[in-house]
Amino acid sequence: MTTGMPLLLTVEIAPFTICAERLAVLLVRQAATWRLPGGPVGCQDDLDDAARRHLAQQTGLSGIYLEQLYTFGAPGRSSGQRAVAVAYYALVRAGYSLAESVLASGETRWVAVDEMPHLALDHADIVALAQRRLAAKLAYSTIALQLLPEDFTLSQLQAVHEIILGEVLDKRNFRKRILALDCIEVTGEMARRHGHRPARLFRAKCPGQVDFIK
Amino acid sequence: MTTGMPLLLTVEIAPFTICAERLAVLLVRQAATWRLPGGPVGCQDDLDDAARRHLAQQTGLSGIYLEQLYTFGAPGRSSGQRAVAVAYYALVRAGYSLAESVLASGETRWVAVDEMPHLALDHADIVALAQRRLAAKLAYSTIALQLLPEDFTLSQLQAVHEIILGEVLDKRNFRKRILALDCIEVTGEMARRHGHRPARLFRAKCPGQVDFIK
DNA sequence: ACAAAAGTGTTTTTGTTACACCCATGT
DNA sequence: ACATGGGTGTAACAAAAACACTTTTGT
Repeated sequence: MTTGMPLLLTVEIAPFTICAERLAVLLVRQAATWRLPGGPVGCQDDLDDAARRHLAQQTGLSGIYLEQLYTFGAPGRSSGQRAVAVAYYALVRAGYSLAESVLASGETRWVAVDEMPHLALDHADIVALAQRRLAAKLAYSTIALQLLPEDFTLSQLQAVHEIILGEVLDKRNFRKRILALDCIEVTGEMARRHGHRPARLFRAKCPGQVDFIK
Repeated sequence: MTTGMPLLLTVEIAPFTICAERLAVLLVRQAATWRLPGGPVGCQDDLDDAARRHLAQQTGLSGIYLEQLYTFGAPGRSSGQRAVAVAYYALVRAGYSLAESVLASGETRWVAVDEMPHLALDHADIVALAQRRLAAKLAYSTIALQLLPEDFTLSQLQAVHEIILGEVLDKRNFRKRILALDCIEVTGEMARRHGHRPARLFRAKCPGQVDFIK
């Protein structure tokens, strides 16, 4: 085994949320270009910890779902020093408020995935890959619950699926399928939004946990 | 962005094959312990290229299916210098003959996954994760074809599935399902093994390519 | 009263599972 | 002739898809 080499290892995180009925990713501006939050992996950092640390420092996000995605290491991906990036994606519950201090600067903002500006390096590839992974996971896990607040309605959950999949789903079939999974339960509370019948609120039986199904 | 840091990046590859009706992984011996082939990522290497290079150098394997699996970076995973490993798995077609020079040394051998010795570092985790990924991929891709020679019988393909899944499958249902995928075709040739009716040989319509199905 | 979203079952279609016998060859 | 694996179809069942109307609230 040889000794160290001049190679930079970074983590880059694509944080997703549902915002204004669309899937959005959180970008930070650096100099003139937009990029994903992230940065170098410290010498004593676990990779996941490094990702959480940079995410918290650059965006204030913490305590959210985070999953390793893929490691990008093409020699040409960064100009200058050779950099290898361990890419992650993260899920932020709808309605999560970023700290004023973070948003006010204008250096950090949610951008709908179909309206993204040009991103630094290969960050657009990371977002595209994460989006595909997320869509695939809807079919065999309870991951969508990570994009909703603790209490939510079935219509909200259906909307999350529809937005990510980009197609409309049948309400009755959707509800039947979700309830059969036995991963959510009624709270007894009602969501009273205006102008129509109130909806029952549900919550995850195992919040914070993403289960595989079937 | 900071400059380089004393952090070692390696690739580690779990090469699988079907050997004597079992799933086996290729191990190399280093000092007193067995480990997966792999080694440091050079400064100009693409990650995939680094994996292929180490694999070729240490085992003689080349031109085989290779897929990135996961990146392992817990600070305690290596003693001494901090090392981050980009893990891969590779698939070697049954019957592939390793070069005499490689095998003769006794430093390199196929080991059934359920009879593995203690492995260096977290290499046992890599093998376990790769094995799960491989089993999962059988359900939604044509990946099993990468473990068979160019021409093969349906019984051989079924055996690959059964060995990886660890369960027996119904012959008629299996054949129906596989043929419905329309990813293999008859060659017209027959496999004449001894003592029974010859089997039709098939080959992949897109050899070397792993398609997603359904 | 009306607009707007919530809630609710049945039928049809599709895919999956279970299952047993004859065939072609080598010995 | 027998042993060995190769090859084949159908019926039962389960899962997924299609489909429309009533309910409850706010205005």
